[in-house]
Amino acid sequence: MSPGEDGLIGIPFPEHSNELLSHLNDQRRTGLLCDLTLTSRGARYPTHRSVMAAVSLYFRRLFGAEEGGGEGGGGFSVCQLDCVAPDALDALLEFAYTATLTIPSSGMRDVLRGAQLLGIQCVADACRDILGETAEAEGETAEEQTTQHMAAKRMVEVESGVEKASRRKTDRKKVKKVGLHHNNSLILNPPPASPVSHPSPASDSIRSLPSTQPPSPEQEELRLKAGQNGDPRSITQPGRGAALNGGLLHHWLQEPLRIAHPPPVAPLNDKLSEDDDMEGLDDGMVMGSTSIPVSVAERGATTSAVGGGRKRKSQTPQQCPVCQKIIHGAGKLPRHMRTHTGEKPFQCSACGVRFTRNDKLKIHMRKHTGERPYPCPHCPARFLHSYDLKNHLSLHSGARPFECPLCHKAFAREDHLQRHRKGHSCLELRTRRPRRGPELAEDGRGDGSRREHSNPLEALSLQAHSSAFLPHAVLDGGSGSGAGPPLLFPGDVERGRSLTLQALAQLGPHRLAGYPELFLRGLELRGGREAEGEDPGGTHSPAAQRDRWVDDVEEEIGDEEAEEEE
DNA sequence: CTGGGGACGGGGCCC
DNA sequence: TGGGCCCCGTCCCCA
Repeated sequence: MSPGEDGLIGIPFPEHSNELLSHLNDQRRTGLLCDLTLTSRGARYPTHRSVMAAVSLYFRRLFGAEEGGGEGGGGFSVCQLDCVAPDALDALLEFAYTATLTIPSSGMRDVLRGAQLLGIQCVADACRDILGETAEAEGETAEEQTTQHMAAKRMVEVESGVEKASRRKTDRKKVKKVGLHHNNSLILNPPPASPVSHPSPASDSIRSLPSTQPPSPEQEELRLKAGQNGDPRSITQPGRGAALNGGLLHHWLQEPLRIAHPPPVAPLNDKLSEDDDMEGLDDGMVMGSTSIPVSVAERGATTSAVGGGRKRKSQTPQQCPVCQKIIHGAGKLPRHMRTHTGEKPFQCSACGVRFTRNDKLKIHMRKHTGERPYPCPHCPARFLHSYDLKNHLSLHSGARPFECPLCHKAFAREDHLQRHRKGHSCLELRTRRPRRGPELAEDGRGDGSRREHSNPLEALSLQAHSSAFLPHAVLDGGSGSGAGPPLLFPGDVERGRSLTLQALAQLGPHRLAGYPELFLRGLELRGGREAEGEDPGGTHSPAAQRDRWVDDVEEEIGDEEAEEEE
């Protein structure tokens, strides 16, 4: 390390990427951890969504919009790619996992088409270069070649910048040299600076981030122009069998919002249709999952681009090329990237502790300077952070706005409530009633007067917990009416609820332990960050959430108890 | 298990 | 667009 770099050590592991790829390829061959199956005309290719998203612009877009894509609940999906020939798809997959493209020269055209359709730019470039020498022999017109080449070249220049484009030029020359026919097959090593290359965790990669991001609105405009100036179908191969299916994929290249996905996914499709009316969906590409193929950032970007002449929006939201997360705020992406690279450029001169952010270092320095800028007005306590003071003030006020919906224990801090809920203590017995509504708390029936259960107390507990975990749609049949539900839940609406309650009761409390988060999310009782914007300090406040929940549960229990007394 | 302090990462606002 | 500053939510650790 150089003395001027503050002791920052960077230890390269040049073999890491190769080993990583090798292991992934092993996993693919054995089907291990494969969460995506590509099919082409009957052939099936198990693969990994993350790899495909990393290598293919198409899949990047297809999966990019999934909120928290990683937690997609093991969203196993099948992607039918009949528009890509099986051999070509196999070759492209091999390339994705080995960085080497091995194809018979006779299949070059199919691979080129596949690479174009799936947005694997470097492979398309390489194939085009090879075919460029034999294009006329293949029957492709010079005009088509020019159109493709120019469009691709512009995309390359926009995506990777002039520097990368020039690097690719030199690499293309290498490809031409390497691209010798061996036993009627070709082995291509694509240029390392291609958009497919994974970002290295070096700071340089941060500066070159745009190259790994989905196309910007300008790029979309270029694509649109490329389609408008010439025949949009010019990229396709007229007369070829795959042209029909490929047509919509090219459509995707030009108008990303129209990526085919299953029509029944109503809410998000509706959202899409607001932006861009959905046209006929492609039969050649069917996703088995409910993936929405346009990321948030892209949606904003594309709408501005597709709008045609509309001034493009600020590009403040940026997508992290590593975790695909959308980072809001100008200049925040480099800060976020340090969470991936582990880079901690800000070092405390007093104790040597390093931080990823300057503002954190400044706060840390207060420990050394003794500065505690947040004094408590009620006691001599002083704090390093404003939020520490805020927490502390709740002690003085005695406010415990965060109440457990199950055992009604109240906490001063939300994280303590969450910690409490993650434990199982509140799932044992419901011994407390809500703090609100003393008449209910003292109703004397909480001691287990359920006659129809062998273990009445447990049954009551389960009822309460089950009610707490049930979404509104099940609880009130979607009607939201306060009509007192009869004990045995007669009627169609109540039948589903009864069955659900029975099922939950059979699960037992311990089996329910993992569900509160899920169902409470369904109840929208948890005021997440996403709710803040819509409802600042309003009905999503902890107190409001608690009250709403209490209303729900009390209504449930009250109704049932009233029926019981009859 | 709970209370409290501290660290960390993200977003908003401003320059 | 980048960076500073601040606030917030969340997580971890310790008593």
